[in-house]
Amino acid sequence: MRLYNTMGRVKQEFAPQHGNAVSMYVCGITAYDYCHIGHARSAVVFDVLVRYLRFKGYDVTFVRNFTDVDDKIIKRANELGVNSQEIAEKFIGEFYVDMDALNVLRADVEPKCTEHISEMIALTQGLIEKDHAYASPSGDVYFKVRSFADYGKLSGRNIEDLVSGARVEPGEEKRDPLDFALWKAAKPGEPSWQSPWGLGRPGWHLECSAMSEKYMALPLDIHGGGQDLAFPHHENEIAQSEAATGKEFAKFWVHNGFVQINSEKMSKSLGNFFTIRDILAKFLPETLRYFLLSMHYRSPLDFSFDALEESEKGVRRIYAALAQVDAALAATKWSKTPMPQDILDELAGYEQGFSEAFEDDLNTAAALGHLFGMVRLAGRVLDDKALRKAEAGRDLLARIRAGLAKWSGVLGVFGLEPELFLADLKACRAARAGIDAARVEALLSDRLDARKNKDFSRSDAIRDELAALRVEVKDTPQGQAWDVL
RNA sequence: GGCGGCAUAGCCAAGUGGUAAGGCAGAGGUCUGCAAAACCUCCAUCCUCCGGUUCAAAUCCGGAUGCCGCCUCCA
Repeated sequence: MRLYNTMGRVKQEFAPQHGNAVSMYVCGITAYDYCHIGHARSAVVFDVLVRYLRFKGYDVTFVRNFTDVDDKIIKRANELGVNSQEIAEKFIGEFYVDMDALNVLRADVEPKCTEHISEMIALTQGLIEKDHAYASPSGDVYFKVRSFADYGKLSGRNIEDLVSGARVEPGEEKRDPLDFALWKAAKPGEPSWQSPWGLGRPGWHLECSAMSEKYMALPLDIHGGGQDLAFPHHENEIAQSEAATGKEFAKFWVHNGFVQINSEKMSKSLGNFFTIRDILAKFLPETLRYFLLSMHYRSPLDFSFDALEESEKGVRRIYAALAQVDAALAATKWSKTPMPQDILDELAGYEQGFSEAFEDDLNTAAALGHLFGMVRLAGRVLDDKALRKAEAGRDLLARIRAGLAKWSGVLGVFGLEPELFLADLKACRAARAGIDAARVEALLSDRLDARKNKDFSRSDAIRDELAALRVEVKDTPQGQAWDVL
């Protein structure tokens, strides 16, 4: 497959360095709060990438870390009057709740910063020995940015560009404003570990270098994360790892685009902030996952509840079609009507298009377009009285169904039992609309009586009444059904 | 100020040289007591603007305008 590599900013053919094995590291969360929709996007994007690589037959080792000691965690812990480890553990637990809901698979290794302190100390010592780092009088250790000639190669910046933006915070003892902390001397009340430089804790950038190298050989095949991590986090990881080992750090750098609100970055300070839970309180997890996959992973994605409703309609349409396909496939008698070649050709085109979209930089948006083509085709066969009852029609529907089953394992959506999903969706939408199901059932019962008596004006009046409640009645061969308008 | 990205129909969106996927909304039709769902048909001669390269550009180059991100914690 072709993957966009931030290093060099080009799409390149992806191939593992060693046979079938793929090593992939993605920067995980800092566990100090509930995950927001941006975390959801990153998690889903890399989840689909891992699933797709495995689908292609690669033996993927996927490592995703947890940052469980950090300024923000300590701050939160102090606010709540508990220790930082409790905060981290709580929000790691909440992370799993959200990720399980979104059908994001666990990584193979999920290392925590606090469990790899000795590795980080060793890495820091190595950097000091190679004169890429130095300890300050009070026990901080800083990386000498100017000692690493390639600094800036990922983000496309040169040292001089960075000088104006660099600053030294009060209390820091940098020899050069560009330098960044590998190790921070302990302040009173902070979690700390013994080190050659006294009590302290690791800097954020250091963890990923130490933990990725522990679990996988360098260079990594793929290193991923959100776009904002490219600088300085990933740039610093490169500097640390390459300066320490002399090896290239990663072959492919993959960065997902941001979630925005009204074309602006979502952030707490702007107050335009949605957690995964805010959304799952109103929408099903598959709706959110589908929404996240309906745009290319590198594009900025504008979130709104209106856009989510649109995605919900798309998901519903696919599942509704699957439910109809399943119902048709339950038949037992089949005729010999042949399938027109053009339908077969069209399906083959969608199948191929779907695969090609994934091959081209994980283009899930384009792939979903082909999926709708397949669903339309299924509808065409189902609508054709002869084809619907023909062996050829059955075979075609079964082929579409099997294809979807296969791909749902990669997308992580459309894998549920259609009728169950549709029932959940209906309940979800009814709850959102504040519909009183008991009252609806009573009205439907009255309407059924009216219809039995061919009192269509009464029947239609009840339908209007239901419509006012945002309920839409459908008369199906199986009787009345309703949905949220 | 430095670095980078984006600009496609009413809305969302795919598309990096060969003549505009898909979704939502909308219009007409089939079906229906009427509807709904489903299916069929229609819905951008054109891709922010101005130049240029080419037989050929939404796609490449130059410029303009607008929006956004990073440079500070951040998915």
